[in-house]
Amino acid sequence: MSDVARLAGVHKATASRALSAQGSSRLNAATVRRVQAAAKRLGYTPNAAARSLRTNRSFTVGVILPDLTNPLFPPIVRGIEEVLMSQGYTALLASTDNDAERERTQYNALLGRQVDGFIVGTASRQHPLLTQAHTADIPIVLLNRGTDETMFPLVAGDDAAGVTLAVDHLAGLGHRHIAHLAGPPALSTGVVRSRAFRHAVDAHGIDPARSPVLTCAAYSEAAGADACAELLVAHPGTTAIVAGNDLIALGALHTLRDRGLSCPEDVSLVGFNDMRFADELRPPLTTVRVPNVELGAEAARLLLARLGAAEGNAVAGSRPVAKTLLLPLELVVRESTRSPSR
Amino acid sequence: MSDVARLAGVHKATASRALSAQGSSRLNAATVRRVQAAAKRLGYTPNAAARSLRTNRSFTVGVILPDLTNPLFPPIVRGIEEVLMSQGYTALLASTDNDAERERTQYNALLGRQVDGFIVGTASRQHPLLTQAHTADIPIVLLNRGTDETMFPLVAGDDAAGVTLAVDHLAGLGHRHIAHLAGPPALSTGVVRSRAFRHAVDAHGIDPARSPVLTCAAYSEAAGADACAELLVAHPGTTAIVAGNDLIALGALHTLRDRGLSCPEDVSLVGFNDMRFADELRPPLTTVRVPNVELGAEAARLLLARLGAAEGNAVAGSRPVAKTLLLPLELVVRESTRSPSR
DNA sequence: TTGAAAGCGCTAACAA
DNA sequence: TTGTTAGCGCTTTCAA
Repeated sequence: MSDVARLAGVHKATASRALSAQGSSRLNAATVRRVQAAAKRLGYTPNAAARSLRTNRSFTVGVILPDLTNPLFPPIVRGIEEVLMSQGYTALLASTDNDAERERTQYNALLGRQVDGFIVGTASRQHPLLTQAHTADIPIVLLNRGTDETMFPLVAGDDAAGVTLAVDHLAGLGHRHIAHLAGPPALSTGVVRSRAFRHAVDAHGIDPARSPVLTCAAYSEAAGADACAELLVAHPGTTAIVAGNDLIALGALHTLRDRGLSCPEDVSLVGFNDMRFADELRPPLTTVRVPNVELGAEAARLLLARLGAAEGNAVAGSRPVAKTLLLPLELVVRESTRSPSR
Repeated sequence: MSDVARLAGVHKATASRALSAQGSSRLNAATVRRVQAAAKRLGYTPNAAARSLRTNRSFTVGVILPDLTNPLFPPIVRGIEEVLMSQGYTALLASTDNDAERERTQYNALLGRQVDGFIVGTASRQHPLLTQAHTADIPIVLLNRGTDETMFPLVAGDDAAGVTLAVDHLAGLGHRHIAHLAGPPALSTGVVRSRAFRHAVDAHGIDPARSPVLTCAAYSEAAGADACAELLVAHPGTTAIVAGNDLIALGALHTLRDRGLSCPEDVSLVGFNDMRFADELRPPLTTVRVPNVELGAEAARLLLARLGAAEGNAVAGSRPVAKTLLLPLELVVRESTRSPSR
């Protein structure tokens, strides 16, 4: 930067101003042009560490996700990055593999790197780390999953409506034995979806004894397979399944196949998320589509708004109200659902 | 840090030493313990920006990938992060969406954030940005794809051997009309794989007129579908296809299905990479497995070695030789290949 | 073994 | 409109 200033024949403070949007407006246009030309000629790249040290802002956002290998997340990341980048921010990604300790490590590492805020997709209903972050007044936006106590804004799909869509579809097809393979009860999505399932199934006057809810240990293929195996033993008359998400549905598909049952002839199956490749499975999965890119984008916008407020545009001491933003979902009917044959 | 020093009753320089591995060895053990206790009590997190400013090292590595939504990459990222994290490094991810301008923007943003080096998975054979980086002596390790001119170390699968495995498998099944849907010729993987295909097919004495190579515009489903459509017109007698990667294979699968051809009854198909869900497709895809996690881990190790050398362990002025590390591949036979029926 | 002091590159308050 | 100056939090040389 000193070099740039020297080449342009100005003081380095002036060069600094010329290179920043708000500073350049208070400068002579000719000076600005001269400095910018010099910067370009020297291939000047500002030192983010120095800027961050001085301004106490890094223009970096930490993004904490449970598992990057779940195809659900890459589109979310894309949405986040699009919005962030457009405002000069960068995302620092961390994948926790559903490990609380790993999460804490990553969180601290990110804090040490002076991220300005977080987008957190790993929230469980009781989440000590988030409680602590809330106390420390760290700017955070939750994605997909919320905490029991509303501490931070949450952007998620309208899961209850989504599950209702799924149940309505199945009931409309004539199913009266519908089971739910629910996500973990420690996660808000697990309880929201299973509660909505209960409600929807009741609304159709389906016998509760014939609409069991089985809990999966995780949103994973393996957990879905296990829960489905249990289900087939306890409720052999089941003709349709609403899975907690697509990975659980995939696991269920495996179990069905292993047991010699075919989908949709013997059992209909609905997933959740419409992750990439859901349409390529055997059979192509009927599922609830979540607008993932938009989800990520909204979360980023909310966080940016919060950060902008922190810049001094808000009344001092006021903390923004934690809103919940629910995005509309739609059912995508493919080949894993049909009318019951028995 | 001043607070920590005060609480421990030492000068902040001493606190700094106590908190660093190499500094603490030159200190009184009791002092070190006192400082560490104080740091813990205050929940001290070092300011990475300040450290980076002072040391000119960020312990951050930029990872530039073509497309995070390709399931090939998340496992690679995991491998990279595992190794990096174990050495106190963090990865900064950038997804370019195969856009050269986006790549340059991201590269510069990363440079501005003082990354210590890059792992680049987007190399094309002629790559101005990489040439420039080479001139600037930026530590870089290439992943998967190399440049024509060897400038940087490369970690990749042994593609030639992999393609040979695929062709041998098909020839062994009795196929004599084998086509290759090649990746873009601007990428090293495109030419390496198609060259290996040519060679392998020749080795089996297959008529070159019956073993055409068609070029895909990208490693994508859409490009694979297009190339396959062309193939079916120009070479209707084809009984087997070796796809440039799994996404191309998936596109080909769509085209075959659209044309009323079934796989493997009418046409056998082999993919490349064994990306997640390759085993869930219709039919489950026979493909060449690349050890992705290991690939990422090796790239990270190579870069770390280079960075370590930059710390002053190497002879001044010497630049490490750019090695190429090829990882062994294996063929995974599933249901998309069988003996030809015609 | 520890303290003092300088300075990494930048921005912002203050002066001119 | 531009220059001067101080200092963000840390590490490291030099001195004690």
